[in-house]
Amino acid sequence: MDGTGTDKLGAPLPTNPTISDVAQRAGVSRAVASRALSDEQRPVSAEKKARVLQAAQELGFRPNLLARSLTTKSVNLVAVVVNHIHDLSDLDLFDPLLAAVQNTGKQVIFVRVGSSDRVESFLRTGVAYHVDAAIVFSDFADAATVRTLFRSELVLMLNGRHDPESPAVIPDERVGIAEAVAHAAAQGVRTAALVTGRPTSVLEQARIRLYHAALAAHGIRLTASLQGDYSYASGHKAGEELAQAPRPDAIFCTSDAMAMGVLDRLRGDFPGGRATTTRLYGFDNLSLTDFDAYPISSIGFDKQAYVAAVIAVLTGAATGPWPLTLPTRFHPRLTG
Amino acid sequence: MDGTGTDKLGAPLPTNPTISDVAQRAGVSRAVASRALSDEQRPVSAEKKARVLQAAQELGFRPNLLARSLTTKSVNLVAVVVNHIHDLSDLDLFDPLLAAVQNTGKQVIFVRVGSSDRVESFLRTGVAYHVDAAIVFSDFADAATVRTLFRSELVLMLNGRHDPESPAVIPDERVGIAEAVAHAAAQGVRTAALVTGRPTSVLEQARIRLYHAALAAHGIRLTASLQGDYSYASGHKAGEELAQAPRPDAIFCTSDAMAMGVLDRLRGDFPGGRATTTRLYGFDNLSLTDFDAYPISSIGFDKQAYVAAVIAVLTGAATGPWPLTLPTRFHPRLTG
DNA sequence: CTGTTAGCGCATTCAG
DNA sequence: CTGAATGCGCTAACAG
Repeated sequence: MDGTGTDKLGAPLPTNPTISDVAQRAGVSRAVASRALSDEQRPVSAEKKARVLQAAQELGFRPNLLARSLTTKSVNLVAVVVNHIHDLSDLDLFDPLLAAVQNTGKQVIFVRVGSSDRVESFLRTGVAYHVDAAIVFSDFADAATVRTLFRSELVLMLNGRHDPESPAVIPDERVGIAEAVAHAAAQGVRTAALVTGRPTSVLEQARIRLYHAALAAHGIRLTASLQGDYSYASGHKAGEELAQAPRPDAIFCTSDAMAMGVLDRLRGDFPGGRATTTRLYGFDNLSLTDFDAYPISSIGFDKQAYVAAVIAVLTGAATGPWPLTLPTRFHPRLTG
Repeated sequence: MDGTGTDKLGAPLPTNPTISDVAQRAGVSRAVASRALSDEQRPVSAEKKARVLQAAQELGFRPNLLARSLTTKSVNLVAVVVNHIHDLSDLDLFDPLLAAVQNTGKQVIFVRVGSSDRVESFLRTGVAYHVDAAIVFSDFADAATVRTLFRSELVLMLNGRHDPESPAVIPDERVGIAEAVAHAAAQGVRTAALVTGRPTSVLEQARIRLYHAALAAHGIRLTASLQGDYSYASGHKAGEELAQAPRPDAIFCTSDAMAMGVLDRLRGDFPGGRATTTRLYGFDNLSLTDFDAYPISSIGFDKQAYVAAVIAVLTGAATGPWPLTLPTRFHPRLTG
């Protein structure tokens, strides 16, 4: 107890008070102080509890939750594992997620995996691996591997690489895609191009299959299939290629950012954002599609519901069977 | 050591091996195991070190860095304190920051303060308060308060509310604003409107003063001053108001998002994004301004340099005097 | 170079 | 209801 400072009576005040300091000041044992300071109801006399609380207050005591975790086996920390956080869709998701997790009394440690090949390097700094739970957006590993990495029972897979044992939440994109394609068909669309993202993602693969099935069901012919990486730039590039050939009646993109790139490259087809010849469909239902310049018809799920589902898993309110699925709907805008 | 599983020889394998398990398996003491597993060079015989490393490998041992921190007093954790992460500018900043911090071998706890009045609620969950350092973007508190909250010596203030004691990095917006206003003046701009963000931020107040000074220096008359909250929606609203009155020659916004809102509302003035009568200037130099639809002239600093400065402070490479300042430059685009 | 001991801050036995 | 003792996983200080 390294004192720097004194209280009103001149007694030394430790700068980093521990529960021992509090106990001493309150004239009780450490155990009593611990019980008094506990969130739960523990046997302490009202009088001593008051003394302890006051002492803690005066000392500015803040329990070292890391030390506490040694005995309780719970750190009140959850890891959020992401590839990166620079997609436009991340803004709509991570902020409410962060708020919701913190509301449960836990804090979030953000683990950015980056390119999957560097995973090894961050394996060494193991702080994250003793968290209470891991929420995995990154598709760097499958459920079994992630479970091994995080010695936690609670590994929540959101990347589609779950197995029957692992809690998982995934959007059910069937309805949304079916609605979008049906909408296109109703507008007389007969040919379409598909602009996709990284093919290594299992979620993306499923999405592509759903598009193929829906297009086939409506007799829409797929004239081109271009691969991007979800980014605006890759959408712009896809638009460039599409501009070379006869335009399809509709362009479906598996991200809104790519649709924005396509839209900008093919502006002539969308005067004022409104579709004339070619119809444009995005994916994610970004809040950015409410901006006037990018009124892109899109497919998306309810972010609040998604976050709520994640929290439910985290708190044990949801118990499977896994995966939990979340309905995805079509949201028409000017381009489609 | 709760065994579930066996190794090749049938010996029980603990699921959550501690250093004791490793030591036992290697046939050495805990201290030797600890030294062998240490990152630094500690006295261990080569032979025993090899045995320990192999045992650790076989057991899948991962040190509990939280327990380690109890004695080393260093958790390898830094807290990043933000109001929220839903501004477009956040995407450009937090991802490289996260990557850079992790590169130093530390992990990041993201603390979202939200509206400042809820600070009390998250005060209780004290996990974050025993971190090695705190990087404070949120303007929820001044340097002295933050220092008290985080018992850390290392509180890096990025919100402008620093004091001489606290390490701080802030953009020097003087040059960028001067350049932008000079650019406008050179185009014959004589009247201007200013669209600002939250006036409670000291950085914002300084920014507004700089605009006033620069405008006055060039004899540009300020015809309107509107207050937004940095968001697209608030910019749209400001554009609405500006549409009611005779247009000023130029509109300066203290965020690109607001400029995007203004631009969309006043599209007629910017056919194809190019300025005709009114010139538009944003702030932040968002990567989004490289999208065709929002070619907004903007003011910003080098994000890489900013992150580098933050890391320099964190690692002790930068030692003051504080604050460190970062030059901000004007980046002309179609609107200005 | 090695092993033993002590202690980080805390919660939890277990006797009183 | 209380307090002394024990241990969580690990490393630092010490003696061999």
